[in-house]
Amino acid sequence: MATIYQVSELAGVSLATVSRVMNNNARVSDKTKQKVLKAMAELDYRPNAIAQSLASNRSNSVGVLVSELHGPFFGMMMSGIDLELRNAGKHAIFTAGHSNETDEQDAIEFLISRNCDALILHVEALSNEYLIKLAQGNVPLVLINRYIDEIADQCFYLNNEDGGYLATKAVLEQGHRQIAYISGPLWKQDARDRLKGHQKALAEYHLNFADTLCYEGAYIEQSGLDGVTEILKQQQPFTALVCANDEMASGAIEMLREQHFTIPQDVSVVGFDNVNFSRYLFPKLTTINFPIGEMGVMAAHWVLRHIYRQEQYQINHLFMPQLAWRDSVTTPKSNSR
Amino acid sequence: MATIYQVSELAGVSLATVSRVMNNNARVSDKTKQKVLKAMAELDYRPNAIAQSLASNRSNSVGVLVSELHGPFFGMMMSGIDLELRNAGKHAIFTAGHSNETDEQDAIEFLISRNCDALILHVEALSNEYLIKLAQGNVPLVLINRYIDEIADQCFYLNNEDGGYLATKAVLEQGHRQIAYISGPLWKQDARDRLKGHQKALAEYHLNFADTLCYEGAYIEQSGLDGVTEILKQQQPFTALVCANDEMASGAIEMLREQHFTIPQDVSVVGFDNVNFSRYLFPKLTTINFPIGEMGVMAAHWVLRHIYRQEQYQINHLFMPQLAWRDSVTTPKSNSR
DNA sequence: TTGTATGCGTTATCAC
DNA sequence: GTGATAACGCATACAA
Repeated sequence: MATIYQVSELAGVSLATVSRVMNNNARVSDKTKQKVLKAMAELDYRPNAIAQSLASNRSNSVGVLVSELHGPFFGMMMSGIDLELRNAGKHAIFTAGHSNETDEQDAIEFLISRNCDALILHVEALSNEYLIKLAQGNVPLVLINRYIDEIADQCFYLNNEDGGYLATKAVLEQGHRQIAYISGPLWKQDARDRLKGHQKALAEYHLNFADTLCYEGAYIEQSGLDGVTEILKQQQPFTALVCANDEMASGAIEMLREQHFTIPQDVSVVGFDNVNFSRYLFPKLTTINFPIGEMGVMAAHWVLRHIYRQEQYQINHLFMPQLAWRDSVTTPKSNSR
Repeated sequence: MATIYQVSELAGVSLATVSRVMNNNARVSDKTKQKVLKAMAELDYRPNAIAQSLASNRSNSVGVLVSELHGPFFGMMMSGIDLELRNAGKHAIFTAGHSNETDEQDAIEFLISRNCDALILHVEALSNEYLIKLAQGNVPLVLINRYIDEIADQCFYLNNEDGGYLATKAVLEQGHRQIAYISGPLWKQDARDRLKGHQKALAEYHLNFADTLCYEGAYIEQSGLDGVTEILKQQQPFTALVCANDEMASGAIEMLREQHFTIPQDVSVVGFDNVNFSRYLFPKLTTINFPIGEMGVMAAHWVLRHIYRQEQYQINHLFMPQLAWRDSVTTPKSNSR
């Protein structure tokens, strides 16, 4: 692999000059510029990004932490970030935090040790305190799907309460009045917010929230199966089921079908997130769209604007959920119009 | 950020000694070692991976190229690689090639410029010649889902012909004799191999392969819809449909249902790949398992063994497809036993 | 066992 | 406009 030194030798100029034409930041006469470019081409020269980074203290790369490298959710996020950064001549370095504190912390340290110019983090386990302290350090960061008051300008988040509200309202408007709910784990803020939105929608229709029609799951498919089983045990009839994410909705549909309910004729089902597979479900799942890809794009824009000084990007922090109408919701039998 | 120099100062030793305790490769007296460790802790010292890489010409990171950062297929691959490397104290750097030559080449150059110790590539557009030439360069590489004779020892691949054979045999064994096939794009080797396996299975049952029952798709869902439409036009009856991947199978099921066929009673359907969503389909899709996660793991093992000299790993290059029995296949009506 | 000195491939600050 | 030369933070051959 050719170095800048060999290029300078072949071109008959100094290191500094070669560096100048590479970075195109200082004035170089057209003649020497051509000589250098020719030498670079001849030697098939590629700058060593590591050395550049060490010398300039900038790496042109931004570190990204997601919970998992697989899964439709993070896939969209990574793709969005990658696309935007690449278009701007920057690069993303992805790591996984696996929703646990140790891995998340390790991943962040790795990213920092690689001289990332900025960090885009989707963290679940790390505390607010840790993140606030980190944000005060040398490396700029933004948070996706998390809101921390102290660093609000670096947060990108969804209005989960609105989402929960929209989901439940969708079935209310179809005439449903007996509505079951499978929640996410309530230690998570987004699960609490979604539930709150659900309750708000019920209240608007003067309906009471019934504990017997609510199950706290873990955002995994099995919770859908368990939730339906548990709720059915209560012997309290319901014509619609709202789930706090699509995985649980999928499990719920499976169990409902097993119990000889037809979807949506016997029970309407709504999910949340609009992950990739939701349109493969049968019936195609009505759900709430979580614009995670756009949030990734926006986080990338923030970095481009604030770190790489590309002022053309407009930033907004709050994202709105939207209902994705598909086939898993209809009017209740007893109340069809 | 503290440097090795400040640590050496605080500990009252030389740079070299600090470096030694970090790398744990030369003998250091326990006493000085403790002093150094204490100083490191006190300064909250983190080694600068960039500087390490420049000085040692090793980065402890391996570059990974996938076609897309999203999608269930590559997600599993990335996760597998990440897990194995992380366990060994190495790291993966992921980039996307988007199935086109320019992006794939750019991505590879990026990875090389980052001093990756090795490359794990899932390429689609780059030519054999390019890859062979690349393999002769300084940075070791392995190929996933591709076989090139000249560098066979660096290739990890599935027996696609066997897979195609298994898929078709599955319906043959159920008694089907009129079998339609939706192929992948035949310029791709794997699509050709899968078709070949299909034909082999037919031949074993003394059945002729009929062009009228075969459609060449593009490995996308729409091809499933189009394929079914096209084949139905031929007015040639069939009781089973084998698709060269799951996306197309999903599209096919959708169109079949739209045309009032019940799956699997009227038409049995088989997919290929066993991507994540195949078990969310209704009915749950019978398909051929493509062990992409394991292939990623194996590629990581190859790198660990050959580049990082961890001899404990056993390597094998050829992966066998397996039938994943689910609900989309049954015996044909006309021939139920 | 420990320290000194040099180099890794750049960038950047000086001079000229 | 161009060329020396000193960083950047660390690894390592060689001395001691």
